[in-house]
Amino acid sequence: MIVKVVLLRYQMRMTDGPQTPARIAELLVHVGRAARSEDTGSELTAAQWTCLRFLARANGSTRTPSCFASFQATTRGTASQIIKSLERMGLVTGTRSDRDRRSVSFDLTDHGRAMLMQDPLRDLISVIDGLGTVERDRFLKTLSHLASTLAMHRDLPVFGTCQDCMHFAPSGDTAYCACMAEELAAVDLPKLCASYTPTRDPMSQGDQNDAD
Amino acid sequence: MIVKVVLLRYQMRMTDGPQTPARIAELLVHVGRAARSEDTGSELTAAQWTCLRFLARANGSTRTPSCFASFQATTRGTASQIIKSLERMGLVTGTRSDRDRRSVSFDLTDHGRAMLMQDPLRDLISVIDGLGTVERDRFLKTLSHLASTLAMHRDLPVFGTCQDCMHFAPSGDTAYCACMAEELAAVDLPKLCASYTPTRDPMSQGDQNDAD
DNA sequence: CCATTTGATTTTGAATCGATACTAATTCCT
DNA sequence: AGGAATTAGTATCGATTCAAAATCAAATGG
Repeated sequence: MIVKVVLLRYQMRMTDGPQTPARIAELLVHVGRAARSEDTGSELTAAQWTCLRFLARANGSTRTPSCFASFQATTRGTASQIIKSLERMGLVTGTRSDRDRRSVSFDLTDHGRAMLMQDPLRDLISVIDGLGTVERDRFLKTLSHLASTLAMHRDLPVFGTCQDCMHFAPSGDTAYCACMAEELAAVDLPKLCASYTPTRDPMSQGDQNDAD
Repeated sequence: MIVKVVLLRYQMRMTDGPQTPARIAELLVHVGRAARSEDTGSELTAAQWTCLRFLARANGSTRTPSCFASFQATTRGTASQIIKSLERMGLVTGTRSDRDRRSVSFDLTDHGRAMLMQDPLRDLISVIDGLGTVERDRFLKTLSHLASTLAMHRDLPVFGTCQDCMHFAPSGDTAYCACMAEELAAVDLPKLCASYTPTRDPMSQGDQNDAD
């Protein structure tokens, strides 16, 4: 029996007391949890979806089991299993790196890209897409602040994009990554990189100013 | 090996293209996931923490296995197991309802309340607490909009507080719930209720106006 | 050249969660 | 009132998933 009701409002009018932050936090994890689950027969598990998304968004040297493990804050063994399950389904294929013969980089197949079109996160994405640009930017700013501060507290690794990285040096058409010591393809610029290093201190005023 | 880096910024400067909503959604689930995990020896599992929080926040007739099941979008059997595990640890105690001898309402023990003080969500809560009130209110507004819209798409049940419910009728010192047909204790007003029904249409301008 | 570190994988075990079935209490219907 | 149908809760079983530990291969460093 599913009670179909509509508006969720975790109390916002009367009490502005100290439990409001707790409500916000609970609501955040609730939404995060709800967004990943799927009512109509799930094709993949939550971990598999997350892995598929990660492999789609990370650059060449980051699409590895190890990097996914640290991204998910799990063990390499578990990461390896998840990736292998995706490989068995024909959603990703691995190729060994020439630079380091141990490491394997996984790419999405056409089948994998097609599967990503049915990502259960699609619902949440479309709702976010419906927000106004101002509201969306504000939301992203606050959310990324929460993410970075929380990651700092927990000593969690952080993945950012090459174009925001300290090692990033644009050079004409392509760009150079001082960390990997190699040229970056244009397609990799907006992708996640494990060796990402922020350009500024997170707690500085940088987060507060650049949208005004 | 944990890479301790600090600022997470899922690309916000250059590309304002259509993949930004996707990044926001991913970041949201990422934060939700990170907030629940615990680095230093976890005492409870994520599901148990969620259950403990739920039982702490829900009103008398809502602190039941069935209600928690629909809150978590899981089966009653699983909900029953989770609650029972908490009961074994002495964190909650159940009492049968007089009104309906089948239903059991679970309350937190002192031990349970003490445990809640170590909720891994505490880190996220403290970060949210550090936000300015304006930013926090805006964030909550957007987040609850996302939650309600998503719940509507997915036909998920929604839990709201008595004081925001359509059945709510304040009467002097106490209040009356037209749905349960009984008086509400003051302590229950800000609590979650399974029979919550919104007073207004979610898509109306109500969400946009009352904070200006 | 050998020790150490790192990347990936396999195996094993524990634990969680869901499906199913069952009991007890309530409600509805004739 | 009596009986069917529904609902709350629980128990059992099985599949699945994830983490811990061990292993192998490649790279790094002294």
